[in-house]
Amino acid sequence: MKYETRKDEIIQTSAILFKKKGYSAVTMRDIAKAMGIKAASLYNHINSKQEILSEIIISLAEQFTEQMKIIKYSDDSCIDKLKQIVALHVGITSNNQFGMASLNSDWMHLEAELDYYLTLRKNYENDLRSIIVKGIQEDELVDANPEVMLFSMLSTLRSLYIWLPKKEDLDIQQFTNELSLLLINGINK
Amino acid sequence: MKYETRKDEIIQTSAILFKKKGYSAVTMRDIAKAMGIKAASLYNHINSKQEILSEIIISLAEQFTEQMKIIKYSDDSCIDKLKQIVALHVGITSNNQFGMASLNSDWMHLEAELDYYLTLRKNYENDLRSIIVKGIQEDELVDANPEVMLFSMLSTLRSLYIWLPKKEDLDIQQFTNELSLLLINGINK
DNA sequence: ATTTCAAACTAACAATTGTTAGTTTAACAT
DNA sequence: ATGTTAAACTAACAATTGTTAGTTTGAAAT
Repeated sequence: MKYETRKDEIIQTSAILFKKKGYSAVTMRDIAKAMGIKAASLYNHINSKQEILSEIIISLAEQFTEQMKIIKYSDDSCIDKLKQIVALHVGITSNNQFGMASLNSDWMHLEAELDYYLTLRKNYENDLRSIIVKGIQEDELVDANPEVMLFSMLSTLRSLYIWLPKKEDLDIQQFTNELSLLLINGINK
Repeated sequence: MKYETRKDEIIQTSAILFKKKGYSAVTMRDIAKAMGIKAASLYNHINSKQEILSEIIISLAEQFTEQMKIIKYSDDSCIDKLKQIVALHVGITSNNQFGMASLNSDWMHLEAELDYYLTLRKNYENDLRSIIVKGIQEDELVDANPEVMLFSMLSTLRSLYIWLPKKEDLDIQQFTNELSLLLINGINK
């Protein structure tokens, strides 16, 4: 079976539509049509349009939070931690290309869970910042502005959902390595 | 005077709202309220909601196209061209923080001008790719996957609109240099 | 004083929105 | 056969959407 439950099917179908046009531009009738049913029938499985968005975003945000916890408490070097973070983003994104679009573009349409999401995101950024700052202190990383490093790295990782799908025939493991090397060593010869 | 024309004021006000909630979630009444007038009054100055979005996005896309033309036909080194492209993005973004949000997130809601926009974007990407490939050929850049370099660099540059506004007290010139160095040399010591 | 005109207004429209209520269908267990 | 249940349906709702038509305002030009 492709989906665990009918609700799960609704969520995944919605994520596909949300990626194309954004949460606000997708109607319940759009979602229903994509599933071959009527809009009212969706409400046998979900409570609101909002709930669909929350399920997509929060479950992904929690996956990142969970994995970050493991990485930050490991005793690997900072460079190794950063490599693991690259792998984390590539991994989650390649398995959730559509959901990641909502996470990145439609989080502001969360309502009840907006504060929770923002907290998770803030904590994640702080954890990544700490790893970078420690890397500079311990002479693993170049002594540049950590905010710029944080911004550049996160921008690339957060945009993966746009690019990974375009490179269908991609070896994920190899791509992860290439991207890690690039972020760490730059493009200069 | 802060605005050239009333139409210009509508466009810039709309861009602020579009950045917060996205094009689809902003209503003509929202825009009108932000200007202290009624929704119907907007139509004395603009023809449709669509038109507002087009004006925001297309003018920016054309600025990028125009400047890229100058850069690509110069006889600077590839590294220098890439530095100029970083400066181009930082420059346009710092002057158009709100419009850049629409360019990056709401281009799919263009209708009549969608094809034109996609052509401009494709050409821009191709120009940047050519610079990178030439840089590799001429041993200026490391011999890595040019697609990954293109993706990483563009992701960072396209996300500037999210980050620049958070660093209000930022020296633009210095930031441009830091970012160039980072993208070129990486974070490794 | 009168005319002109940009730019606001009120009122309304047809379509679309998320959602609810109540009903039907059809597969399964008793 | 009967009852149960998940999951679909039809019909409708109140609110909101972008937009239009026609009118009023008020300052500048004549």
